Amino acid sequence: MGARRRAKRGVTIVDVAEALGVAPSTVSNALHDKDIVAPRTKARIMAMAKAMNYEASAAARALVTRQSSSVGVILPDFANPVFNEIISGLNSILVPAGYATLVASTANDGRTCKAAIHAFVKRDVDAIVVISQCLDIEETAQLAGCGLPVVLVHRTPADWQTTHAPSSTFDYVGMDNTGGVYALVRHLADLGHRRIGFITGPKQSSAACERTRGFRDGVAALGLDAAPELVADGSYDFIAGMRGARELLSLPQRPTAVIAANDLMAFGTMDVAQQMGLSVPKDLSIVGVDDVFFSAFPMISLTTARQPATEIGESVGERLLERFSDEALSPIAVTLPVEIIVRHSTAEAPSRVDPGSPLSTDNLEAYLASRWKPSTIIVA
Amino acid sequence: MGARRRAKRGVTIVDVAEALGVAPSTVSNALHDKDIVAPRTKARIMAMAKAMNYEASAAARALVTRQSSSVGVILPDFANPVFNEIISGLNSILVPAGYATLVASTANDGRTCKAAIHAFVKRDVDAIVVISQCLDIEETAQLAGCGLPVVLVHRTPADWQTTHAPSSTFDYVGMDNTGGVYALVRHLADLGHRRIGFITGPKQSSAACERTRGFRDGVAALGLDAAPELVADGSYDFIAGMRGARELLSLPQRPTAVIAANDLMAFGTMDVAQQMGLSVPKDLSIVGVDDVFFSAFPMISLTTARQPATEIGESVGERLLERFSDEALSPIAVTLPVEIIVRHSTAEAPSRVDPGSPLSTDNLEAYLASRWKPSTIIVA
DNA sequence: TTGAAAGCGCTACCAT
DNA sequence: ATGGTAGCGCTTTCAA
Repeated sequence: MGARRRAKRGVTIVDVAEALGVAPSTVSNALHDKDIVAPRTKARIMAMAKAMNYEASAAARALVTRQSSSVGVILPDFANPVFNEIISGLNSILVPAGYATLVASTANDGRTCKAAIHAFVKRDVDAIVVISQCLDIEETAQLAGCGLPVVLVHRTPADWQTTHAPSSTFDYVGMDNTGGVYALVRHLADLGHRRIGFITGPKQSSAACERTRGFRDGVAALGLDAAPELVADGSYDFIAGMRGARELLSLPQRPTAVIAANDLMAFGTMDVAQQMGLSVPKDLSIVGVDDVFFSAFPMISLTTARQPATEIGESVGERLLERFSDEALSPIAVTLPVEIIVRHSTAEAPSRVDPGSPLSTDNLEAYLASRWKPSTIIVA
Repeated sequence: MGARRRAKRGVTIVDVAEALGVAPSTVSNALHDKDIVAPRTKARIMAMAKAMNYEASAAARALVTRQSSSVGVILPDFANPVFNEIISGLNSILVPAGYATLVASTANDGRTCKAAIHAFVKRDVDAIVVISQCLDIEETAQLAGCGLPVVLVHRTPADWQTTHAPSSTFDYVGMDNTGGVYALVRHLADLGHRRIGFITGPKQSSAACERTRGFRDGVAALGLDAAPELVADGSYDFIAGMRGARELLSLPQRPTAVIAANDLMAFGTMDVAQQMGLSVPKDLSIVGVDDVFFSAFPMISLTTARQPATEIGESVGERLLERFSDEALSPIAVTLPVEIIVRHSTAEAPSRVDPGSPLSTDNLEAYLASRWKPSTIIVA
């Protein structure tokens, strides 16, 4: 029960007009740099506006134009640092153009996702950017129904999955997952590896499927060992990496290299290798995809295919700006190239394959409990 | 140029009113759950609004109320994952209350910061949250001048630095930096460490200063070795951690434990220890502050004082909601407790102090170049 | 080239 | 308890 009202009477366009004895519409036109305003008048108006410290009210403008100069970004969660990079790239384009970014997390939950879309539409965002591992049919329909420009990041719409061609009304920006992993396979093949293991990402993710395809394509094209047991199912997190690595490295004839569909799983693989007494990269080469911050750390020094996150954000921003100036544009798909960053987790294939010591703990959960969990928490 | 206009004629409050034969103001009142509306009328209106799929226009409401139901968050940069956690916590409170979050990064630049504040004010944000290592006088004044509620995170206003008491008009939410590091010192002292090194954060950061104070207080209170050479200057990044660690571990009588003012520097310390052939935690105990995601990784397993990032965000959100319902509230300072997460980077002090092998490279830059940089970049 | 006026959709005030 | 109505600050016809 308090004083809610905000005084904050700002300088309005009418104030500027009166100060100059001109009409508000003329001021509006001048501010928008319309050519119909006489250069002299325009100059006077601009000067006065600056002098009076005039700030256009975003709300008033939005009310009449039905455009809020803002875009909504939907993230699956706030935990993954890569999303920051994407937003950073996006903002670097959008902010100078006068747009603001609204963010919401779906917390990987469909209901929350729909609520977020709702909230954005209500706020008249000019576009919605969805960075998501998965987007179900219903959510897609809702997005399509709101009639706003939509850009999908890292996620091809469901109807592309088979045709691999844009048939939806959404723009798409992503990275060359297939080509990136393919290049990783070639890098390892060049080092003499013939038997390479792969840990996949979650199957619902189109990007993860592309990465798996890159692996299969590479193995086939380069004539490497294509035994089915060399592909282990994963899900993009550290523990899945450990599980996959245990599976792969316990094989009777273990691979000399492992490609994880993302860096986090590569870290899990490193941990398992260490537990088995396998030296990386001497005994085992390990690579990932994404190039998260920690991959560059000397203790890790992971060879990986870099996700061009900032560039993805920039690309989304640029596409949006294009779309804002011409709504009739037909949807496009942008696939950004990836680079292979070679660090110290890859080396020539060993001449003799050391099987490594069998894992001390058979029970992964118990193992994790001892390795992962803190032993104590002290409340300061 | 292209077709800019958006059709999207939505259902308005007047539409709902006409459909029911009531006045728009009554609909408005009903929607706001005002008590003056008769329960039956209210029910009819709610039902019709839902049936017609009515969505209030945020812009129109903002125009008349001068409140946008949105808050602006200013981050120093998008790189640090901890900010995501804070925003996540903030959103978890604000979004259910009908608020949206606008984010902007200052890219650690004063001009950009001011521009961001500007853009937020123009958009009639209801409050500004500043998460920043440093905020100069000018920026502070600008913030104060815009007459909006401001919450400072992790940064006490300049005028608190000496008095250590809230005299500014800003709310503050942070963590118990001093107490956290103090607890870390005690943890190490309990393990028998008497000679502990400390790598500081940047001096402009009030939080970093508090961490240093926690170290000095702990050392003094527990009667540990307070030699001045045990404190090395750092700046919160990995390389600063390496520099500080080289300094500390090259001391004629090296410390048996190192506290880094944040986890990143602790990682740098780990790397240097490894290079010197020092085993962690057998020969050297290492601790950090923050508990970033990677600190929990088995390969790292860093003992650290956890930054309660999510809780900080929630606390900011709750404070904001309080302030929105009562503007007259006097500013408060919230200091959240920290927990010490004990992992595997700390152990009992060694009975005999192994000096470790001297560092192979005297030139830090060359050393970093070999350790940090990728050897090759392949364009896929 | 400039001005006058009509709203955008909502809330808030005052009258009923 | 409900209805009428006047704006919020801007853009956008249309007239001058």
